[in-house]
Amino acid sequence: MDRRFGPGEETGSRAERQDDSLCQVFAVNPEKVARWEGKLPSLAPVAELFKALADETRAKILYLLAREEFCVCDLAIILGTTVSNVSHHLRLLRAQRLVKYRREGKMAFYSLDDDHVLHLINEAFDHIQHQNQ
Amino acid sequence: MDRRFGPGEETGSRAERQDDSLCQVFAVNPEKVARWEGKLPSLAPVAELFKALADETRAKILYLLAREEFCVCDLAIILGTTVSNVSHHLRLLRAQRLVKYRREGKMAFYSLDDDHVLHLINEAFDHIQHQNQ
DNA sequence: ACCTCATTAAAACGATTGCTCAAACGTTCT
DNA sequence: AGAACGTTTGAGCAATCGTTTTAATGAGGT
Repeated sequence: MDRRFGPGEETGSRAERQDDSLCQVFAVNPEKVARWEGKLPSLAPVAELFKALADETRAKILYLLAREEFCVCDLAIILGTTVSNVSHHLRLLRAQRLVKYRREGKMAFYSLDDDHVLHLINEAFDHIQHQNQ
Repeated sequence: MDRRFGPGEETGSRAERQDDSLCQVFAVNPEKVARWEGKLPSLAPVAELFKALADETRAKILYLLAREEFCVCDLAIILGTTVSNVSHHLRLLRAQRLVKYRREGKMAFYSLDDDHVLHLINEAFDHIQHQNQ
């Protein structure tokens, strides 16, 4: 149903309409569209990385881990939630290589994996400050 | 400084247990916990900003708008989705002050609001490249 | 006044997310 | 061996999100 571009490469913009397509299928600025269509890189990994940062609990975890290392239990207390919940979030952050952990006996001490995250959070802060003035 | 609390030195930690609460209520490293408890800044705005970036469609929109301005219709074609969908996402991005728009007759041309976003996306790219090596 | 079309808003649906509960796992004791 | 403890995992549920559908707004053109 929703056929993207017309069959014949839409020389003029919406001049040649056919069958039952909607008007919005035709470009307003065809050459600009043609320049980009199909040339977009996959931004899925970027989106997934941001998804890992897009939660206040996880943001707080990263904020804390940026300063010292913590075990799961202490994170749960500071954040006022359950150990299970923290562990779930840590798993997600681990999957995105944002945090790493070190085992010592039965305990697991988490810390930031690298400093990229810090930059990201700081830039986010900058943006928010900039938008509140 | 970084004293690794050995197993024997839980002076104040779970000593003060009352009734029959769960073990997870008591800190493993109480002084570290006390140092942070209640002192965490609200990271909700940060999380919300990242939420706006945490979607591939929106990431692509920002990627495109970082290079030239587009009207809603053309964005929809390039992204292979509907105008309504794009408009929906643009509204969200607008709420986070990530994009701005300019009306010209009946059309609306969108562009990035500032360069913070660009930095954020670029840093995200860096992190992903760094993690794939 | 009409009509057309780009854009926005509203409602409704399926998919995903965050949290809690309960159980399982691995380690360190007795 | 057993128990105790920190951590991890999976199921279930409510809430949120992304998308589509449909209707509404608003700005030209005739």
